Amino acid sequence: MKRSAAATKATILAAARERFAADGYERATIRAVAGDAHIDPSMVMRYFGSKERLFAAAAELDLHLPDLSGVRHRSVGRILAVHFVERWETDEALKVLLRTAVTNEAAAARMRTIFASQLAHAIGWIVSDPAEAALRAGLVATQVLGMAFCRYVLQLPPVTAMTPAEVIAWLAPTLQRYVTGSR
Amino acid sequence: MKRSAAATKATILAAARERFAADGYERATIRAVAGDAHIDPSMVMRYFGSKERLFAAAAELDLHLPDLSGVRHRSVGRILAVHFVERWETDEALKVLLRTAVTNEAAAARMRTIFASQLAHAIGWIVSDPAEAALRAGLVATQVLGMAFCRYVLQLPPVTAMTPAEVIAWLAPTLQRYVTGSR
DNA sequence: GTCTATAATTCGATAGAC
DNA sequence: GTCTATCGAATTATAGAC
Repeated sequence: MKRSAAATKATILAAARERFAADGYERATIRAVAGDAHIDPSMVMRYFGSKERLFAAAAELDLHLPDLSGVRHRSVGRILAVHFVERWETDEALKVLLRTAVTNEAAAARMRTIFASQLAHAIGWIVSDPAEAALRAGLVATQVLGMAFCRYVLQLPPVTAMTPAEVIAWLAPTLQRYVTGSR
Repeated sequence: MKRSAAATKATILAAARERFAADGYERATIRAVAGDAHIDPSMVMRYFGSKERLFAAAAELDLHLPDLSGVRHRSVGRILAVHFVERWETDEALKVLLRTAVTNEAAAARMRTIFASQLAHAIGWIVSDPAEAALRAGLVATQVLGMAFCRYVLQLPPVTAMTPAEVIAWLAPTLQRYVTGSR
């Protein structure tokens, strides 16, 4: 059966995202990805060239952070909490990066860039000093990534049992303090 | 050159801890561990039987949480922050588990047990209801593990630049609220 | 576009000499 | 206790027929 190149590529990419998110870089084999996509392993190589480039394509990511200019400073914590919980629940690429950043340097580098630039830039609307904004962004990252780690990777029972609304309620004050609290 | 069995075993174990902590379970090969320890790969097998059992030995862990009975409730956040920062800086096994829990189910299971039982038990002195204590322990885990992840694994520049004292100062209020704050 | 076959590595594990 | 040699399995990657 013949299919279009674009459709095949998209199918492979979707399967790769799930595999990388579920198993991490090392355990996610090209054979497994191909199996999930009901496609021959050699097709993966044909379209992406190497496992490394397949991963790069699967881990493409933009945080799509909301515009924080103009929002009330005291609302920032909740806005960020709502945004991140929503992102984590829907975006597979975020989980891919979280899993793979542990063993794959390219993934770690990308995650550093994302949180250092995108998040610090967004917070820059609230905190004017760049160095200070970078620090605040780093603190936000520790809580946001820690929640994601415990909820999606480690799957700690008390944490997975929480509803998205509960997660937001607990996280919002923490993020608020990290962005606007005194040091 | 001949050495004692105990010394050889200890040398291998030290090398294994570093390798597992640096590379995670899959990428840390027995050959690499042996190389670090300046020892033949077959010796690793001789002493530990398999890679899985070598890992189990390297990831042995006890949080050694302080006794929280009798402490002032409002001091709990700082006590926990001080304790964890100290642990992270010295205990290699913690980093081993953090790195490997992502791809190795045995490591993830052990980490779940540690945080669910040891941490929830310690918090039980502050929060009487067991289910409530488990939830609070889970929240503490999200922040503590998130900080460790950003500082030691991801190595986010603004986070690694913080001194231990600064980390404690930022974490203490968060942990305090997670343990004793209203929901 | 799809598949078969296979090359080239790498790794965990075993056997056995010394 | 230490090492050499090697097996067997799994994986990435390539060559090429159809």
